[in-house]
Amino acid sequence: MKFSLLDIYTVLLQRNGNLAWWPGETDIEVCVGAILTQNTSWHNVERAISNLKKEDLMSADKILSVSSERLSKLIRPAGYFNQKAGYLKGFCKFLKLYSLPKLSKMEPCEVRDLLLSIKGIGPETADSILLYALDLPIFVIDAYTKRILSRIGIVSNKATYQELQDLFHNKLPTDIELFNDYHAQLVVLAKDFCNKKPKCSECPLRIAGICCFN
DNA sequence: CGCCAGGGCCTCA
DNA sequence: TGAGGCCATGGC
Repeated sequence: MKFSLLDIYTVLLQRNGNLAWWPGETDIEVCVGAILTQNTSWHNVERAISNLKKEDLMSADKILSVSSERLSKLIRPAGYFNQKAGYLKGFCKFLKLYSLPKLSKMEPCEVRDLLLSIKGIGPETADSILLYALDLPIFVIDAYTKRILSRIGIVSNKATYQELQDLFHNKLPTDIELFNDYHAQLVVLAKDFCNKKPKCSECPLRIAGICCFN
């Protein structure tokens, strides 16, 4: 590999500055957002979160106290609302056993396995919760990460979630702030340049000589 | 109108 | 274990 993951990060950081990411006022709001944003644009998630907060429902107990029908209706803008209502209920039920403060003091791998055992919490959602709500040093992989790294040529387009995550964990220092901002930088790059139809000619990674896709 | 967006589950081989 | 169908809204 000609360029390291830190080289890439340096270019992105210089462009955007530190992004101090994940819009969410509270830890539970981060978790709810992580579930609602599955395959969904953040703009639609914001409407759903806004509906929940308007009804003063942004807590595990309150989400459990309303009917699934009402919850579905409130999160409707986020899409897949019937599925996601069930996912939210399941996650909140889990929080009755393990509170967020308690989880943040446990071993990251242990918490990850617990989260993955919840229906509707897959690798990306679990890792988003681990990093952005629990402040545990786990790197979040998403479709953007995979697209960017495969276009650069660092991984194949068939790379698995684990392969990508191992790469970041092995090549980067274990640093929560770095993991947090790096993922944010990749999301911004993907939205601004590395979309389905990439704008390679203006891409900062191409200008820096790191990416030669297209 | 079609495509896409910060996935994950179920089924079936 | 991996490929394919399914879930659904809103922006462009």
